[in-house]
Order: sequence, then structure tokens, then C-alpha cells
Amino acid sequence: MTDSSLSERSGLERGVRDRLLDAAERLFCAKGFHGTSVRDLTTEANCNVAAINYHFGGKVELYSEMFRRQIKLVIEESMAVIDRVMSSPHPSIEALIRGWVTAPLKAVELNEPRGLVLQLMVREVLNRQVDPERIFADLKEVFVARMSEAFRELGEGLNVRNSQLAVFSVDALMLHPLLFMPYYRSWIEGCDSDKIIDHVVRFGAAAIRGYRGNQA
Amino acid sequence: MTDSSLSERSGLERGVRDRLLDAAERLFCAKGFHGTSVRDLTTEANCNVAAINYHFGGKVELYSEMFRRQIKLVIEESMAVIDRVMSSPHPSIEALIRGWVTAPLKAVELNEPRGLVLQLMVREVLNRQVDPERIFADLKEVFVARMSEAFRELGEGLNVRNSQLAVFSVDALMLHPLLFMPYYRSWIEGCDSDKIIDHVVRFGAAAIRGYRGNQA
DNA sequence: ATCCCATTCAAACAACTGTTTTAAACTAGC
DNA sequence: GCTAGTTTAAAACAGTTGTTTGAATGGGAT
Repeated sequence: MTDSSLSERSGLERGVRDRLLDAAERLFCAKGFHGTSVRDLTTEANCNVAAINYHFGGKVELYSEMFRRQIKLVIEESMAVIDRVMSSPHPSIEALIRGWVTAPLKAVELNEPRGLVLQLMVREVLNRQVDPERIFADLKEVFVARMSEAFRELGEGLNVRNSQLAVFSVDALMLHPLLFMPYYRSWIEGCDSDKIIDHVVRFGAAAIRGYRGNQA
Repeated sequence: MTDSSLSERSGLERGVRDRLLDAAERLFCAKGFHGTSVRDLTTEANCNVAAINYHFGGKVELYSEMFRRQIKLVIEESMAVIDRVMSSPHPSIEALIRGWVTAPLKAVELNEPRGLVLQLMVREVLNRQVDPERIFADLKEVFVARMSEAFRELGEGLNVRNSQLAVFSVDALMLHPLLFMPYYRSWIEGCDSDKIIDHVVRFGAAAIRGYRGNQA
């Protein structure tokens, strides 16, 4: 009984290339680029060290490939949320923010990849392992453009720049607990992810409403 | 003419230990912990590789030492700002937030250590190179406690938990442009650090005022 | 001058890094 | 069954990592 026959029967085991991408997702998110060696990756993926260079060309290429795949998923999910909220009968700033931040914050609390990859995105911006422009181009053209447009529709009176700044700031409100969740939980009494989400929604919505009134 | 006599005359040259701490500040902030080798550090400090182990015991101990020193400075500055604003004739939420965020955001725009070390703090939380509790203990006990207290004084009606969450959220509003300043500048037309600071002040103050009204 | 202690130095240390090599195993096509 | 092409394997590659060694300095105190 060879390995391949066993893997075909189980129906779960995937090829070496996919196993490496899965291992990369887990390990890079947990320990970062420099903290993860190619031997960590290949033992996690149950394959030979040479497989990384054979299938991807090198460690950084594997990293970029995994990163690109994840970013694409994040953007798709986010766009779906915006469309869903904006096409609902009574769209509101609160519903929009809640739809945006709930999934990532819930995910990071459960240590799921959906939240961890956002942490890695921040780390990546600081480490500059790959060219940021190539990775974040879609984020700018697609997500920020669409979300700031939605903000202008819901919070009337916002000009373009202020709506873009508002998108960045709500991103800030979400990213902060996403990065520092343990500190929220231990420093603030009785603080769980539900309370944080409610806070972000109310804090962000109040800011956008109040902000609109006194802009230049 | 020996090295020591030369250094004494110049009055600027400091001991190897201090030169290593300076080099650590520059290089760790620029390239992170893993991205900086002990040989990078010692050549920058103009000393032998063994000096790190002799004076600090190892690379991580040098890192911790530099980090501790910088955190202390950050906390002291922040506390001074709070005291200055709160003892002024007409303290306001706007003045408090502006005093808090101006220095770091200006510093990061000029690539000064005052701002870079805050970037490194975020990176450190993600990399977990040193024990976070030991480093951030003062931040919790001193800074968050005092700032949330000031928020409660200025924004009457905030309870303890909401004022603490507000401190975290304003920190979020500051940290986000501090990490992503280049993206603010290139994605948002006509966006400089002054406009960002004004935005954070108005956005944060509007949130706290509006937030207060509808809390449970 | 002699001793002592702190400091600095070049050199070597073992362990680990990402990548390459070369041969073996496998899978299809004929 | 043979062969061509893709995939895997063990081993070695050259380079870097953080740390240690042991000898060589330096300046005071006795």
C-alpha cells in the first residue's frame, strides 16, 4: 500500500504543493516569516525540504503565494458584506460597521486563520518581506473605494477625503482589538469579543455622525 | 593618543555599552529583531562581537534593555502631556487627544526614534520576543489608568469600562496612521500629517461625545 | 614594578539558515 | 516492458547565526 493509494482513498490528503500552502498559512501566521524555517514548513507538510524550491522556487515565493491567496479571500468576503448591507431594506452605518468587523474579531478570538492572516498583514507591512504595493493594490482600488462610497451614501455630508479617512479610522478601530485582544481581555474587566464589537460599532458610528457636522 | 583620551576630549563619544544601546535603537527599529544580527549591531557601534555578550549577556537581553528604556520615556512623556492639559484653564477632549497623538505622528513622519519605537512595540506584540507582561505592565497601571480617568472627567457620563475602551480606541486611531502613514499619503489625495492629526482629534472627540449619550 | 580587575580583541565554536545536487521513485504514453 | 517526464528523497552545499574561548590590552591601587 503506497502513500498515494492511501491518500486517494482518504480523499482528504492533498498534493505536496497544497500541503505546503496549508503549512505556510499556519506557521507563517503563528511565527512570522523569519521565525519559520523551511524545515519547519516541510516537516509540518510531511515532505522533503527540496519540495519548497521545486514547487515554488524558494521560501519567499511560497510566502507570497500563500499571502496573495489569503488577501484575495479577505477582499471577497468584505465586498460581499458591503453589498449585502447596502442592498438591505434599511442600511445604516451601524450595520455596515458591524458586518465589517464581526467576522475578523470573532475569528481572532478563536485563533482561526481568517483573523490571524490580518495580524500577519500588519506584521508584513512592518517587515516589508514582499513588495507591499503588489499585495495591497486591490485593497485600495476595490475595498477602500467601495467602502468610502458607502460611507458617503449613509452619512450624508461627508466629502471624499473625509470618507476615506473614516474608512481608515474604522479599520483602526477593528485592527486594534484584533492585534491586542489579550490586553483588552485582561486589562478591562468583563471584556469579551461581543462587548468589543458593540463598542467598535457604537464608537465608530458616533464618530462619523458627529464628525460630519463640524467638517470644514 | 589612545581611544579613551580621544573620546574624553570630544565629549561626544560614549562607552561601548551606551553605543550598543544606541545602535540597538536604530537597527532594531529599522529592521526588527530577527532582521538585525549581532554583527550588524557591533559594526554600527564600532566594537567587537563579544561586547554584546559581555555587557548584556546576549542579543535578547540587549533588545529588552533598549526596549525597557524606550517604553519608560514614552510613558513619561505621555503622563506629562495629560498633566499639562488637565491642569490648563480649559481642558477639553480635543486638547487631550491632540496632545497625545501629535508628537508620535510628527515623529514617525520624520523617521525619528520617538515614533519608530512605537512601531516596534506593535511588532514586538506580534513577534513575542520578550515577555509582554513585564514590558507593558507600566502602560496598564500608569497610562491607561490615568488617561481613562481624564476621559471620565471631561466626558461626563462615561463609566469605567467605556472610558477604558475609549482609551484603547483613541490609541487605535493614533496607531493606525503611525503604522500606515505611507498608505495614507499615497491613497488619500492631499493627505499630510497635519490633516491626519486634525482628523484623529475630531473623529475621536466626536466618538466620545456621541458615544456617551447612548450607552446602556 | 607588580598585581588585579575590567575591558577588548581575533578566532573559532556548534548550530542553523535557504538552496542545490544527484540519484531514486513514480506515472503516464506507446 | 520500455521509455520520457514529473515528482520525491537523502545528502551535502556555502553562508550566516548567536555565543564562547583565551589571549592581549588598559589603567589604578598596593
